[in-house]
Formats: sequence, C-alpha cells, structure tokens
Amino acid sequence: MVAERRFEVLRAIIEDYVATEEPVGSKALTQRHHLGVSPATIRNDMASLEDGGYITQPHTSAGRVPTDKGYRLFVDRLASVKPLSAPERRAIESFLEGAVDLDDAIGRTVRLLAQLTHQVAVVQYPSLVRSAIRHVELVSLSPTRVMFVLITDTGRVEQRSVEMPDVCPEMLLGELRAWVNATCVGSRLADVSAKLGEFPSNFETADEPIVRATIATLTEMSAEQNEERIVLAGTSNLAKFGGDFSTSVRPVLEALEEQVVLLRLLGEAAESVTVRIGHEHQDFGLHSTSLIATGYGRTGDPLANLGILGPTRMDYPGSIAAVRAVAAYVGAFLTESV
Amino acid sequence: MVAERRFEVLRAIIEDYVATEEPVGSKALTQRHHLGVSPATIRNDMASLEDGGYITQPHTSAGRVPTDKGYRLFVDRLASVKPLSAPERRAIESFLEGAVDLDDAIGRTVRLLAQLTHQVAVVQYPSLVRSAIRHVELVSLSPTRVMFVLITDTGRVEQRSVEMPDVCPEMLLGELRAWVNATCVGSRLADVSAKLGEFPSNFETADEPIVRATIATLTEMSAEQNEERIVLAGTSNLAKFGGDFSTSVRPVLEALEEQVVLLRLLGEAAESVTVRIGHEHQDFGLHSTSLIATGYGRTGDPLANLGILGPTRMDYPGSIAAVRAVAAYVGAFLTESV
DNA sequence: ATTGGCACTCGCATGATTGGAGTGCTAGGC
DNA sequence: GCCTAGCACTCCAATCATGCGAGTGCCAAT
Repeated sequence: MVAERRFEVLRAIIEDYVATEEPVGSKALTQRHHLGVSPATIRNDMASLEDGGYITQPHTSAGRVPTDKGYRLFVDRLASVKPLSAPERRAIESFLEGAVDLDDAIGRTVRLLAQLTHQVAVVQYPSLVRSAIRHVELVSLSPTRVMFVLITDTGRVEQRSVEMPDVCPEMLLGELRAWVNATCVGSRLADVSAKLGEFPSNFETADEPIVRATIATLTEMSAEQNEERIVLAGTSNLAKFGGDFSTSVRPVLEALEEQVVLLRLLGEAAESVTVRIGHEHQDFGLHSTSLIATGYGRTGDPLANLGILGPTRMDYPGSIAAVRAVAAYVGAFLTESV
Repeated sequence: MVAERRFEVLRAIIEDYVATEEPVGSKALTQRHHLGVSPATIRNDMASLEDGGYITQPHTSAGRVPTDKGYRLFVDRLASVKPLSAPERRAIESFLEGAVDLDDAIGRTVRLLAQLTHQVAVVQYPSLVRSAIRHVELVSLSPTRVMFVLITDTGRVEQRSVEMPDVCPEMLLGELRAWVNATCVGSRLADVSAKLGEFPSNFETADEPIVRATIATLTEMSAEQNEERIVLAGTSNLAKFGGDFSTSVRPVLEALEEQVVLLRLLGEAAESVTVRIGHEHQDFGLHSTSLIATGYGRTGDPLANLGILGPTRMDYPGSIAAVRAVAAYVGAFLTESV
C-alpha cells in the first residue's frame, strides 16, 4: 500500500523532528527507521506529502518539517494511546496523595502535569456554573458590611464582601442565612438567580432593601463568566521554544496571562481529549503552539478542563497519554474526597 | 568636589545604560549629560570608579557597565523619590476602583504593578499569621466529613475539608461552631493553637476524638508556613532580558515557580521600600535580577509584601516610586473596604 | 512502482579583513 | 593638583568570500 507508507513516512518525519528539532532529510530517514525502501523513494513520497501540505521545507536544500496539517493528520490517525510507564503512574499517585484541600489538589495537579510532560500545564478550577451550592454563610463585618461565603459541592469557596444599603442587625442576618440556605442548597449555581427571584413574604417590608441587596449579590456571585479560576505551571518549559525569545515566547506568555484567552482555550475542549494545533488557535500569539486538553471529574459531565500547552513540535502520543491519565486520577480524587 | 562628580558620572552611566542597554563610553556621556568636563576627565573618573568596583567593562575597548555594587551605591544615594505623574496616579486609582473582593483586589494590584513598571510583579496575600480570626464556619459534607472555613479580618478565606474519626451529628457540629467562634474570634492566628489548647469541659467525653480533630485541624490551618499565597503578573516582561533565553530567563522563571523562593524573596522586605540587587539574592537563578519590595496595609504592621522583579538594569527611581505608590493605595483600599 | 545516478541549490560554518569606538597614558596648561 | 588634548593601541562586530555538505529534483533504467 503506497498511501500507507506515505503516512509512515510522515510519522517518521514527525518523530525525528520532534526529537532533533532539525529538518529531516530522506537519507537520515531510511537509516533510522527501517522502512524497506531507498532514499529516492522517500523523496518521491516527500514530494507528494509536500503537495498535500503535510510537510514543508524551510528553504531549498534543507530537510522537511511537518506543517500544522501534518501534525493534525498524525494526531487524528493516532488510534491507540500508549499507556504510561509504571514509574509515571506511581508519580501521579504519590503526587496527588496527601492533598489537603481543593487548592492543594489543583496546585499539585498542575505541577504534576508540567513535570510529566515538560510543557506548560493549565488547570481550571471546577467550574462554578456546573457546581451546586452546598452552603451559604453570611458574616457580619461591620454594622453595614456583610461578607458572603459560598461553598459548592465541588469544594470551591467563593467570598465577597458587600456594603449593605442599611444597617443589618444580627437577627436579620440570621433569618437571611436560614432563608438563603433553605432556598438554594442543592441547586446549581445557574439556577440560583431563578430560585431567589420571588421576593419572600416572610420578611418585613422595612428590610426589603437589604433582602434585595442579598439577592443581587448572590445572583452576581453565581453569574457565569465570573470567577472561573485557572492556574498555570511550568512556564519555564517554554525554553524549549527555538528561535528568538521576544518573537516566539513573548506572545505566548502574554496570551497565558490573559484569563480570557486561557478560558476560551480550555473552554472548547470536549470531555475526551482534544488537540488543537498551531493555526487552529484563534489567538495569534498561540499560532506556534499546540494544546492538549480534556475535561476531568464526573464522567459524562466534567467539572472543568485541564491540559497542556507546548510548541507544535511536541510529543503528542506521550503528552496525550499523560493528560488523559492525570485527568482520570484527579477526577477520581476530587469526586471521592472533597 | 571631585567625589561628587564621580557619583554624577556613575549616575549618568546608569541612566544611559538603562536606556540603551549598551556599554556607555566617555564621549557619549559628555554629549548627553552636560557635565562641564571633557571626555578625558570622565575617563579618569571612570578608571577610579572601576577601581572601586562600581563599574566594569565587558572587554577592553568597550564602554562601561554598572556593577551590582554600582547600582547599590546609586540606589542608596537616591534620596528623593520622584513623584508619579498625574496619569499614573489616575491609572492606579481607576484600576483599583471597583474591586469586589480580596481576590479581585489582589489580582488588580498585581496586574497594575506589572503594567506600570513593565516588570514582573509579585504580590503576597495578606499574611495569615498576622491576621486575626473573624469567623469560623463548619459545614457538614457527609456524615463523617466536615469542611472548615476560616475567615480573617484581612478578608482572606481559607478552607479545608477533613475526615472525622467518627460520625459527627449536626448537633455536635453546632456546639463546636459556637465554641470555636467564642474562643477564637478576635485572636491572631498565631495564638489560636494556644487558645484552643485547653480541652473544654462542656463536651461529652464520647465526643473527645472529634473535638480533638477539630482542634488539630484549626491548629494546622493557622500554622505559619502554610498557605502563604502569592500571585504573579507580567512574566512576559522578562522579554526585556537580553542574551540567550535559556540561560538568562529560564532560571528566573523557574525561581518564580517556586513558592518557597518567592516567599523568601518577599519575606525579607522591610516595611519601607527595600531593594535587593543581583548577587545580593540568595537564589542563583536571580543573580541577574533586582527586586524592589515593600510591605503594604496597616502602617507600622504591614499585612504582607509586594514588589517587582526585573533585570538589574532597570529604572530604579521610577520603579521604586511605582511600588511605593501602589502599596500605599492598595493598603488604604484594603483597610477601608474588606 | 522503485531505484541509482547526477547535477544543482543553498544555507552555514570558517576565516580573513576592516572600521571604529573606546581606552590608557603622557605631556602640557590653568 | 586637577583638567585637557593628543595619540597609539586594543579588540569587538560587521562584512565579505569561500568551500563544504546535506539535501533536493529529475531522469532513465529495472
């Protein structure tokens, strides 16, 4: 099968290029990968692959380099994911072992992922919209100032301190607390606004401004775009990038500092592992990077996403395996112990 | 006064070097800074400064470059801080305006600082040890699992979920909550352990394991080294670094990912603005960087520290002014509204 | 379809050359 | 005693030329 060998050639090119970071020529290929054909044949295949846009040469008389399209084909054909090695498994387990709270678990996860893949790791906190409320606490800070603390079933704790329109006595605060918890506990954050909507009759009309402020605050706290937290690790791994620093790495660092960009980046990942390569990114700064991301927690309805970001020239099979494995472990860990 | 002019020459060298990033020669100096003397005289002064170790030349027949010691002298002599420009003041105010909670305020602060100085900004959350407890909440997650939420007077909210040694009924939880709050509210976190130490007589002996677990958890949560959070921004500004990426920027990025290093970095800052230059850092990775840090919040007893990190070749007067101003603003903001 | 052969193209490393910026020193002037 | 002008010297950085070699594309033969 000729088409089959073509793909094999592409695979070999990618493998070598990822390993050496240098354009790879026909001769080197025949030596390192025992494809049973001569360099000339490879050259023909290469020409054909180049026509198809899967590889390119930086300049005449240099070797070939995979294009984004080439990587894409390679990844799509990547049927079987290679399992992690035993030491890697152990690393994952021992790393997550002993996380004391959500922050800790997320922090360990992101560092683990960075260490395992030698890329930049990105982990999103369990999404608020997809969480349900477990408890709401109101704490009086000053006569007119109240702190709202919102605890979700995914272990997240959100706080906000608010200036009330009027003095808010401890009594009223207690009633509010009871009412809010009775009304909201168990609901998704997305539904909170609706549940609170009906102004409750059991409050004195004099207290209406304060009750309204309470409703407004909780609605705002559970609003969608708000407060999706994301953490990073392994930015120093960007050193892998070849070429000039300020032209290649800087835009990536800049993109990584934009919460919005990061969110969009991770947001589009499906539940199963998703790969986005080079120009498939919307953001210009990421045009020379690839993302491998997946959802984690609660099979069928992931809590949030995590993934890694690296140069397009990366070890896709290995990284995909790592991302998948870490997602599985941290998902299990969270659902059982938070 | 000759010594006076020498210093003026050093100052001029630093100024030009910071601006151009290139070794500066005697001729260029006389042209750009109207010191009333000839290049030859400057050369003599330079020779003397070099003897003193304040400047150095990368190679013979190149201009001079300030050494760490040179910067140090320069900074120490920097008596008057130049005030910020009006637009800068406005930027600070409008940036902090509208922060809704502590996370938000800290996030805005760190971005502001990065933007203002074009360096990497580092902001530490209000230190737990220096905070007092405002409220403790216990929330039942499952029959045997309890989440502790600790709210401090500095607006921080810490959580931890714990597996209890035994089933913990809602009744007992209520008693614990009341007792803990009665005992701890108002105390410094550092004192919590001591306050809780005496085993209270008003609990049934059957509940002792749970009470002990509660005490242990709170003690641990208020333990010193624990959970000092730090946030970064502006890492892409590291592009300013000249030279090879992996030798100059990478170690810095690595250092910045180490919480421990960061903490030590900021930890040593006094209340007033502190500058640490190049080799004055303990960490090797930071030997080509300078830190400008200061405490913020509560004059006389700062809540925590913040600062910026950049190449030793940086605009010290401007950066010092920015750090000081931001610290003042955020300090005021926090003490009045959290 | 595959292969060996061959001419051709370019990038890159090497090495020599040169220009110029900058220095140190010395002798003379204030 | 301090400053200045002049001068010889050093050494980096940019420029250019050169040769090498890896790699290609094409063609004719199998």
